[in-house]
Formats: sequence, structure tokens, C-alpha cells
Amino acid sequence: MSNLSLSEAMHQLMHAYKYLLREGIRKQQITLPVTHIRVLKGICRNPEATAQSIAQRMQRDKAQITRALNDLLAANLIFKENNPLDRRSQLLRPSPRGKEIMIQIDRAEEEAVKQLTSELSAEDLAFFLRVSKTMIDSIEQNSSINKRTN
Amino acid sequence: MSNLSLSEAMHQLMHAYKYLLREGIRKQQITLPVTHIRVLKGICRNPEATAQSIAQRMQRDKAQITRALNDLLAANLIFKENNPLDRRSQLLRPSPRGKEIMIQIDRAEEEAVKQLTSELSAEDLAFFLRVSKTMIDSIEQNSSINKRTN
DNA sequence: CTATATAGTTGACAGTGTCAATCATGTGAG
DNA sequence: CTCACATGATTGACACTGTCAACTATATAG
Repeated sequence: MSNLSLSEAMHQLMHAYKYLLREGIRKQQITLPVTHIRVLKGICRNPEATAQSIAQRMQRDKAQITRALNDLLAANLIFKENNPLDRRSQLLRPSPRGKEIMIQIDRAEEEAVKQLTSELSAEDLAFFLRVSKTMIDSIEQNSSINKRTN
Repeated sequence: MSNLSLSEAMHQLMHAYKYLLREGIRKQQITLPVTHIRVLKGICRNPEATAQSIAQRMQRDKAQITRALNDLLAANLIFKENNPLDRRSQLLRPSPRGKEIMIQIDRAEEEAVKQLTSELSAEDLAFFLRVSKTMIDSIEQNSSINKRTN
């Protein structure tokens, strides 16, 4: 019973969250898919971002990252810079336009989160985050989720 | 700050959960995609299931459901029965094979949930479910997520 | 120098989610 | 009853997400 509930809750929560996030993004007139947004976010947050570091941080396939980066480049939201430490890779930087978009994205995300948590107290939210992290950690340790090179 | 954390937590949790679920399914030698499994589950749980009711219950597009049903039919896991109340629709029933598979699926899901919650107390879990439901509800009320016919 | 590892790219494909059009059937207003 | 409209199901088309394998170029250890 608690089994089914958790599965169901997960699926519904995923769906609801994704929906809300896309809504918020749409309202800000941003046309980027969520993955691209997350990648851009990673680049804006981390001054020494490389494709590799983004892939690791997001726990996504590097192929997916490469493709997102191509789109972000094509949209002039980021640019690449030679990595002085490794000629195989490039450092990723947000362009001025990318930084602008990032501000809008932050607003969209903030709104999504606000709606999601409108009925929750700060304690509830903190608890939820703590439990979530516990779950995430208990998987990452046990399983082979991080055996992959990414 | 709590903003970013919730978004991040959501994404990671989604990813971790999906991964674990698919792992569990794979270990049971089941080759069905997750959506199909959820549809089958809906059919097994509800004796009067129709395509429509499954779509509503899962909050998914009816097109998606139709396709999942086709695959489940092709795999002989379910069968259709004329709906005496409405000739446009059919009642969906699990086949004997479908019921067997369902048992395996329950095991897989149970294992996934067990791993996910291995570090959590029953109280933590209950709290998590409560908070999740609150979030889900606060979206379903406000937004247009359920304006769609599905 | 050679073998191996790593950063990134590309192709291919499976799975998920969404929209619009269509067909058949049901239902309510007149 | 008939007509208009609503609803259940199906199909086509497409965008987004995730995964795997092969490949190129560069780095690094022995």
C-alpha cells in the first residue's frame, strides 16, 4: 500500500512539476526545452564549466549535453573558449544574451516553485528537501547509477 | 536558494526514481516500458477500466494510452470486452499472462521503493507522501492542467 | 614511444508527452 | 425524431528526453 502510494506520488509529482516548469517558461516567452535551460543554468552558475562537468553535475549522457550545447551556441546564448588546461575541451561561458535569458528563467522557476509550495510551510519544504536528498543519496551509493562514464 | 534546491531536488529525484524503477523492471526480465506497466497496473487494479478512465487516472494523453493498450494487446497481456453501457468503448481486462506479469511488476516496484526508502523511517515516508500530495493538489487546483479533455 | 584513458562529437534509436484531425457513438434541445 | 453537439477511441505527426556505441583528438602513465 505505501508502496503504491510512493510510486504514484512520484509519477504525479514528476508530471505536475514538469508541467508547471514548462508553463512558467512559456509565460516568459522562452522557447528552450527544459534540458537546455538546465544546461544554461549550469554554465551560468559555474565559471569553469565544461561539457564534461555539466554532464556529471546533471548526471546526464554527454551526448545529450553536446546537443544542448550546440543549440545554445546556435541561439547565441553561450560561447566556447579554449581551455588552457586541456585542448580537448572548451570552457563554456554565457553570452550577454544568455545572461539575460537566465534572469528570465530564474523568474519562471521561482514562480513554478512558488505555486508548487504555496500550501507548504518553510518547515515542510525543508523536510521535503531533506527526505528527497536522502532518497537520492541512498540510490547513488548502492546502485550502478554512477558506474557509467557519462 | 531554497528555489534552486527544490528544482534540483526534483530533477534528481525524478531521475533517480526512474532509474531505479527501470532497474527493478529489468531484473524481473520484463521488457515493457514504464508507461505500459502503469497502464497495465491501472487495468489490473480497476475492474471497470476503459481507455478513458485510465487516461484520466494517469493524467496522460489518451493517444498515449491507446498506443500502450495496442502494445499490451499485442503482447497478450490484456483483452478488450464490449462495454454494455457504451458501444464506443471497451472494458479492459488483464489476461492470465497479464496477471502474472503484474505480480512480477509489483515485486520490482516494491524493490525499487525499498531501495529508495532504505534510509527513511516510516514517519519520514508518510510525511514525504503528505507533502507530495499537497504539492500535487495545489497545482491541480490552480492551473489549467486539468482543463484538457484527455 | 606506446598503451590506455578521457573530452567531445555524431548516429541511431527507444521512450515520453502533446496536439490536431477523424470516426463512431451517445445525448439533449427542440 | 432529428440535428447539433459532446465524448470515446484511434491515428498521424512531431518535439523532447534518455541511452548506447562508435569515433576523433588529445592527455597521461609506464
